[in-house]
Amino acid sequence: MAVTLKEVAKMAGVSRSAVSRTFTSGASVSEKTRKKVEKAARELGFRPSLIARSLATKRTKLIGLIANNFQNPIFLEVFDLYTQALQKLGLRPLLVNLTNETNLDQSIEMLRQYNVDGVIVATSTLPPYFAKSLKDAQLPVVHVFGRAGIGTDVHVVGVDNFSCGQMAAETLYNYGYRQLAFLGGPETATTTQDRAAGFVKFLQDRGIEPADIRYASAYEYQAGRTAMSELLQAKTVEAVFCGDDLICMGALDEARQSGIKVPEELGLIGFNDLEIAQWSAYDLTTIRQPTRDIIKSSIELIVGLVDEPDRALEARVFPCSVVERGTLKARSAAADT
Amino acid sequence: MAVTLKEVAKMAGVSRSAVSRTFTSGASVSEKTRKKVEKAARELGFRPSLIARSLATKRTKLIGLIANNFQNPIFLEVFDLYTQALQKLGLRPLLVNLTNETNLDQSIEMLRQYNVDGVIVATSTLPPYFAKSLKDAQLPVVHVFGRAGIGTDVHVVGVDNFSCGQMAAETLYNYGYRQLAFLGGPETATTTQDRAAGFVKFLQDRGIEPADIRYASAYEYQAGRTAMSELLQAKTVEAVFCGDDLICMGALDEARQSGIKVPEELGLIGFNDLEIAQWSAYDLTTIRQPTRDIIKSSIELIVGLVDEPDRALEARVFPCSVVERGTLKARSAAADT
DNA sequence: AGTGATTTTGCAACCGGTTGCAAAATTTAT
DNA sequence: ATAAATTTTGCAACCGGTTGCAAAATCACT
Repeated sequence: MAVTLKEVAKMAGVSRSAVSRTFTSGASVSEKTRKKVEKAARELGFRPSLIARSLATKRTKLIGLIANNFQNPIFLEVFDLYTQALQKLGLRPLLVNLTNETNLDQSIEMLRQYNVDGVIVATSTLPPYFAKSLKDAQLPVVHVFGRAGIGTDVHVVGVDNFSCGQMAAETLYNYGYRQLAFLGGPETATTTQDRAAGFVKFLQDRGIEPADIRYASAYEYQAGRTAMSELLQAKTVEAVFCGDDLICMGALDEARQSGIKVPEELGLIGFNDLEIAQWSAYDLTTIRQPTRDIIKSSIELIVGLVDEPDRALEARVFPCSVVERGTLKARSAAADT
Repeated sequence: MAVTLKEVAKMAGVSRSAVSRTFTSGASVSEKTRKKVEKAARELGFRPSLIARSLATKRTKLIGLIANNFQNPIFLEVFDLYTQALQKLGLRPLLVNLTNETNLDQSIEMLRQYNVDGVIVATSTLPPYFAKSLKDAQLPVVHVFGRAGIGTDVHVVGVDNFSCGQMAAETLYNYGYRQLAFLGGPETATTTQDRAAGFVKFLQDRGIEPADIRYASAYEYQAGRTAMSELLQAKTVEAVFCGDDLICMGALDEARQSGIKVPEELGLIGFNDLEIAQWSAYDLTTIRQPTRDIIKSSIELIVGLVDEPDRALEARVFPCSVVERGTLKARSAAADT
């Protein structure tokens, strides 16, 4: 069916090894045989089988890409960046959907069976069992968008969510808001916990108690709406830091439908800077993480780990920034410093 | 490193074939040896290498999943459904990003080298060159969301975009709108062409000339805004059929910012029923395609094709439906029939 | 127990590449 | 021209499974 080494070798009048060598970078072949082989290969339409090569070299050029959130558009961007960047390096992403925990074992099994060279986990929280299994399988792992901290046993590339929380609080504070609430994603997510902690810390350092700390059931629009609705009934606040833009948009729509004007009567700041955030219907002030840089770095890291699995554990932390748009407004009673 | 057949065989005191057979469904092994082998395998933590198996069986269980649009959230849903459904069948998606045409050849190369069992192309338009290359490589191909029609040489699963265009026109017509415009995606996309044609046909059958036919430069929000802005300057229309929800949301925001009230002064109908379409800031009336069914069917088809590559060419067409929300309003001068 | 039919088993070749090693060919130095 | 050093080449084993085939084992039946 497909053209193999042997046929090319026969046609070029050389040994199989010679053919193999012309297609392996760094192998020694004379210019003369290389030419012959390339000619034969071209005429026969030969392409070396990656499967066979993988078997022999024990490298598959496959990178497992694990995600468990297919609701948030940010992941579409993530997939876009990963596929493109990996492609450029001659690598391929093997996409694993970890939405149902039921297939967790099955997924790990698969990753091992396919002999992926490395695994990139793009979930806000890394299930410990998952981490352990990958460790046991001796697979290089990079947790992207994860929590960098002590006690972790995988490499992490992401942002410091604690600082992000502080940054959000600081932004609101500088605008003059004083009655502040945090409206995060699920409380179990370490990202949420860290953002909340940073947010609270900043305020308490200034002697302010947060007016409300609340968690949406998911990083989703509807969850944001529901949580916001509850928040509005329970407390009166001047501004809310939402742990994700989707939640923030839900909160914004909920506020609007309750007749609350944003930013006149309520300030909102989101997280992630989704593309939608800049749509004029929302025009969200938000905190953005440098997704592109994070992903680029995570790929460099995983590629490095493939060749050097025992590298020292590393946490690569990138800075976030505030994107100012239309959901915050300076308070008349603004105080500075 | 990893545990292999040989070691399990040794431990269980049987031949390698016996071990292989216990892990191959449909092979004949006695209950006794199966037990022995399974015990040994369990103790050693053996998992058969899919790479080696692929080499021998010439089946990789890898399905190429080709996409070229990582801007539209609909594809996140598509990826979600595909990964889950494929996983359930023990298959894996190998995601290929065809955004830059530059790497088209490279991508095909990859698909062939990885020996994917089949390819699912999820792009609105199938580049002919791409189709031909896959054909040449003898790879089973299913074009999902593609155009079902004569002259195609690949299997297609999707909707009848011509009917969808008619359906959109009919919906607007029944609401009493008479000055109608079409605002599609790029004119080169066959989906756009078909929707436009259906739209125009319905109107002309009733003696109505469409007020405007216009194409956004991409299936994106900003493109929608820009195109809508131009449309508003050029014509006065009562309602617009947008070839995609993203475009429709751009159009809606553009109209609003121009001080035009929707639906009071302008009717809008979109396409795709993105999750965002139901957000209260948009509340789009739109046409939805049964994505879930389409994807399910496309997987069944590709799986069938793997075993039976010469199946008769098939087009599976699913019906669309109108999702009524808030961007259309019955005209006072409504005429029926 | 003996015969034939059926199932289970191991051997060995194969899938399509890679690679260490020694022989052959080429280059360089004398 | 010859010897030494260097490069290129082919052989053969290997990566970790599968599978056709014939021998061995088991089963069914007189």
